[in-house]
Amino acid sequence: MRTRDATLSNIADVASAAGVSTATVSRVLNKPDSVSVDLRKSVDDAIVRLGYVPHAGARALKLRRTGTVGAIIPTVDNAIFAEAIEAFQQRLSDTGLQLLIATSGYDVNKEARQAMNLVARGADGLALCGVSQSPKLLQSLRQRALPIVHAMIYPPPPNTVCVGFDNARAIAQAVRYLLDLGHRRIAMLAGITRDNDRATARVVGVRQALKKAGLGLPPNYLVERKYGLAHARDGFRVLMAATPAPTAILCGNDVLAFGALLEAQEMGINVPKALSIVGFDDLEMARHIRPALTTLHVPTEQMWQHVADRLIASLAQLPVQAGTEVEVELVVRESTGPVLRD
Amino acid sequence: MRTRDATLSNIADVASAAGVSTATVSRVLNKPDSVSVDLRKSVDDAIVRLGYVPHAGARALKLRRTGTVGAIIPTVDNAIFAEAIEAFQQRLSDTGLQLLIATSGYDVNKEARQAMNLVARGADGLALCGVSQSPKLLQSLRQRALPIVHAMIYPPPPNTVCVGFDNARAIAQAVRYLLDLGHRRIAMLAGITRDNDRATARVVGVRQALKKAGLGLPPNYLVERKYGLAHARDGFRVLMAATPAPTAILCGNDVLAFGALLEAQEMGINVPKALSIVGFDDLEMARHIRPALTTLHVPTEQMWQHVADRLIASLAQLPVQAGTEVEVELVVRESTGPVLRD
DNA sequence: CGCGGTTTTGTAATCGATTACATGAGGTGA
DNA sequence: TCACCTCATGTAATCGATTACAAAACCGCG
Repeated sequence: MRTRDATLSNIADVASAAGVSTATVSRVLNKPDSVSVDLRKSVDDAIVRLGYVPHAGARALKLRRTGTVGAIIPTVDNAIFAEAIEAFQQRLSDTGLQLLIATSGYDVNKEARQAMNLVARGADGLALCGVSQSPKLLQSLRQRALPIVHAMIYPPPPNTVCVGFDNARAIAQAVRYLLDLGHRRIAMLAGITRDNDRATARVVGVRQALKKAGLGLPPNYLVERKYGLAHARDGFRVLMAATPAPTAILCGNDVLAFGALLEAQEMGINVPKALSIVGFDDLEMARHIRPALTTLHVPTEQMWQHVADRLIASLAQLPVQAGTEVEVELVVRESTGPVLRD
Repeated sequence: MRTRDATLSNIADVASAAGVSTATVSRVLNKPDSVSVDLRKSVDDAIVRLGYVPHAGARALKLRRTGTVGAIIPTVDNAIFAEAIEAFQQRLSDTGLQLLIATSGYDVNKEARQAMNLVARGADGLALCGVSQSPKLLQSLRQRALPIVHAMIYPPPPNTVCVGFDNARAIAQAVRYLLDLGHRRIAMLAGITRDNDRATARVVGVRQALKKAGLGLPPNYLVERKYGLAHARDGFRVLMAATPAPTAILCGNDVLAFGALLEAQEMGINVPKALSIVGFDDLEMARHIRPALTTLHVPTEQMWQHVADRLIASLAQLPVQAGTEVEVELVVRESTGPVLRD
């Protein structure tokens, strides 16, 4: 019986197969120009013949770096993060960096565990969402002087590198827009705010903007729901059961808005005539669904490219500015309109 | 200026801080019961004090395994794979395994590179989508005797472990259903078939089922489009421009079907009265969109749990059956109906 | 107190790749 | 021909964690 190990070859095997030293094999792999053409050829042959693949662990051990960066996102099961990963990975791979992804499930403790896991695996840098990580984690990371970039948030707290936008200010645009349309009964279908500074800031932003107009966000005008169409529809029904019913609903993200839109359709509520709905994120579906969703456009691709660029710069020991702001703009489509006079 | 390395501690640092040998530290980490209570305590203290994190690369080097499995998916920017990853990762983490994800962008060469990358990083096993990998890659993997499970496909080719379903047979159900409703002008909006055995099998399945009914799939009744609503709408318009126009359209996946549904709405085509549309995957949106989408339900979560289970079994050197089939069922909703007599 | 047995702890070799340094081959000019 | 320089190649130490084996500590009992 052949054992598994019997089929694995290392650099010494390649070296003896090619009749050279391990140093030469290593050089062929890492700086081919420093090896004569014929030796290089026979080494390359041996590599192919033996199916040699360098052991990344051994390499990491010697080099003290891995060419890998980690990203911790809440979940991949959410279009906005899927887009994010795609853009982030793309940009990293342009520089020959590999991405390790881990998910936190919106749980700070799991986030901390996963982050340390990536660190143990040798991530040379880390991208995190928001800044509400566990203090212990942040301290550990600081202790190791590991390059960190926080995405989706701005402005940065002290000693922190952030790429993102001010969630409160962003959503305030939407509130002002609704106020200008004459809406006064404005409710919010928020994402879960616990352990999530972005969702929290969006609620705060709505509250502040309403307050400036002399309005409030009473408890029956605020509902939190998990990401997902069924949850969103449920939350929407709860909000619409308030008396008086709202004439406009701000949603913490586009998926909640889609659910609201679909449930409104089901309940025979005319959007935008009887009710205005605003989303946040501007997913692809937003411009395709009917009525097309008025929403806050987040430049996800651009933002995550910046995150990648900041990390790449940190890894190269270049100075990195603490904050990079990207612009979030209101995109008015068909799901919002003037308030109906009753 | 403090250097980065100065802050990193290794097992020897912990050992001397705790006044024990490195062996004892290692034992505290790996089999705590074999160490006396007081030593264990002082080692744990030292670990916390120094912020020690074991070097996974060094560990992998010695142990010749990493507790990591890799998955290569075409893209994460596609709800079906997002769900897949979520389920897969969940099941793996129950066994203490970590998931490494890489994406191929539906390109066999990139897939091969990414796979070898994961192998180099020490993946103990690999999950791949479909069986149309590059022969070179499959040979390399076989040479290393690395546990591999192919997902989303069935039956398995020789010497291959698969978990999935027969794509051709699955979609044939939908064809028969449309035929039973009286449809004869049946078209297909397929995903890109190049390098994608699942997409290809779905087209083949449609063709075969139509042939059995004495029908064909003429060139102007078959359009391939990339994943994405805009692409889907475009493909839909092309299909509907055929003369005579189809009375039913089978879509290679749900996103294509959503695009078709939305474009039909835009064009004022009544679904299902004037046109029936069928999807494939049964994404969450399928049951929420109006008209709700008739589609083939794929038990993604269950399938990927099986993939994880097969891999876990392989890693434990247990015998693994070559094939595991999951059931794909037609879910009839509102987007299909009897053909309109004209 | 000392013997045999059990449990806890330490010593040192090992995994695979990299690279500083040593060595050797080849070329050039006097 | 020899001294010297350059460039290609080899030798061997190193990174950090694990573990076989050795050594030591401890226990109970005669």
